[in-house]
Amino acid sequence: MNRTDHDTPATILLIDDHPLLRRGVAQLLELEDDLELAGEAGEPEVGIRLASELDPDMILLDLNMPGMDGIATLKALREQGYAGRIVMFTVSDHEEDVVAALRNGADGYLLKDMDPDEMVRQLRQVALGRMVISESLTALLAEALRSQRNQPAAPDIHSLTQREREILCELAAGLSNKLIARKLDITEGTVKVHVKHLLKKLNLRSRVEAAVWAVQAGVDK
Amino acid sequence: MNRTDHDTPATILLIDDHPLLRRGVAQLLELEDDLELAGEAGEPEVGIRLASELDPDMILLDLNMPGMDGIATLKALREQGYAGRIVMFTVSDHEEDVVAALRNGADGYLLKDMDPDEMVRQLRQVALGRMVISESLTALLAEALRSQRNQPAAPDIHSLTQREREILCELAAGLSNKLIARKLDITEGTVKVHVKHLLKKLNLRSRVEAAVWAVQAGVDK
DNA sequence: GCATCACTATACCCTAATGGGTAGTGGTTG
DNA sequence: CAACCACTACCCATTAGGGTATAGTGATGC
Repeated sequence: MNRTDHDTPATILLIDDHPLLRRGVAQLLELEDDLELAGEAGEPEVGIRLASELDPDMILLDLNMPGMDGIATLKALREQGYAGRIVMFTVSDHEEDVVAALRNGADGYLLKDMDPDEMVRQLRQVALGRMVISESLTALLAEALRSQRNQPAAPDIHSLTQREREILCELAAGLSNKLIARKLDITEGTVKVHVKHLLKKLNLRSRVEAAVWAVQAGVDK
Repeated sequence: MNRTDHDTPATILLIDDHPLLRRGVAQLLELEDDLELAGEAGEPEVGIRLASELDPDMILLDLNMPGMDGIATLKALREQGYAGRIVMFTVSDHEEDVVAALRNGADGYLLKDMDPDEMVRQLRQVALGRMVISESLTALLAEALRSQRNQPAAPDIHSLTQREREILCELAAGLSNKLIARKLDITEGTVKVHVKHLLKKLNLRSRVEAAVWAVQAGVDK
């Protein structure tokens, strides 16, 4: 499986919903002998399929995509048995995103605003099996590790089920249990159960805290 | 000033902090005879300088940039006397961003995830003096215009007394009446009264709505 | 095939928190 | 003095949150 030797270039699969950015990356990689763009995908689902078909050495994965988000895609890829390098490639420098990516088996986290030459350099490092993280994120990461000690249960969207996320969204819109129930066409009691569960999972003590957290974390998607 | 005739291509200045995306756009425009990339800038300040130096027919302007943000750059360009077309080019489909851009004199609002061919088509429309907006945003825009009419009583912090604002801040932090009372050293009953009053003044129906509104309006300062 | 687990949904019970109403006190200010 | 604000008190109906229990479904594992 070691394709990072001298004569064969490292194959790369790019999963990103921005066609223009894909062009930019494609053009960048064309100039490099040792890096080869093996495939592109504009949707996570297509990317996951291509990953098993092409079995690339590494995958560049956008974090912010419509529908299935980057973390979910990352999980799906690993669950599918993909063992190559996965590098998150995104604009988000939010601590939660970085931490969530690394926790879920990402081998790198590069920001889209980085210099192309620097990016090529970083991708070579990845091909060699090293972990890469955009320089501007290292401080943030250190912070995350520090706070990890003091806060063993950091709220994380990804610990919630789909239904719980739905409830959280409505809750963050200011709706009461009764209104949420009516909107989702379930009983109020059921809504209460979901609220109870998500509060426990997020380690919060009231719907107000949950709403505030959701709004600040941008869980309105 | 009319450079949109048949023989001379429309000149474009691209202001975006993502080098890779700039490459993608550059490559895309190279293929078109009637569109010419006159210059690129990775920072808003450089872009503003280039705008006056090159006086391009249109400017593609990223909304999310470090330091000076896109709206501020847009304002600066107009204040500087730039009279060409300015098209916001961004990933953000937030209503406020779109509205703010258009209010401040943008001639278009395109999303970065659009199809390259579609993008070229749109840019040609801009060169012809038309206003372009990504299709997926039209519904959102209609919504914005509608809500503008139907909300004669927009919640306003300034109708609140100092004390009520204090209470609102604590409420927006997720605190219960009891905790707010303890923190401000007053009885829970008093807190209830203040909450009651501020809900009435803001025309909201629950503390959750108030908390969400406060967070979104940035009343934590 | 069967056991198990996670998720969703429902029901019932109970306590605490919330929102609204009325009413009163003391202080400040126009 | 009247108007407003901050504060307190009491009552009442609704809402919210937690506990326990039951049940159907779909996915996973042996």
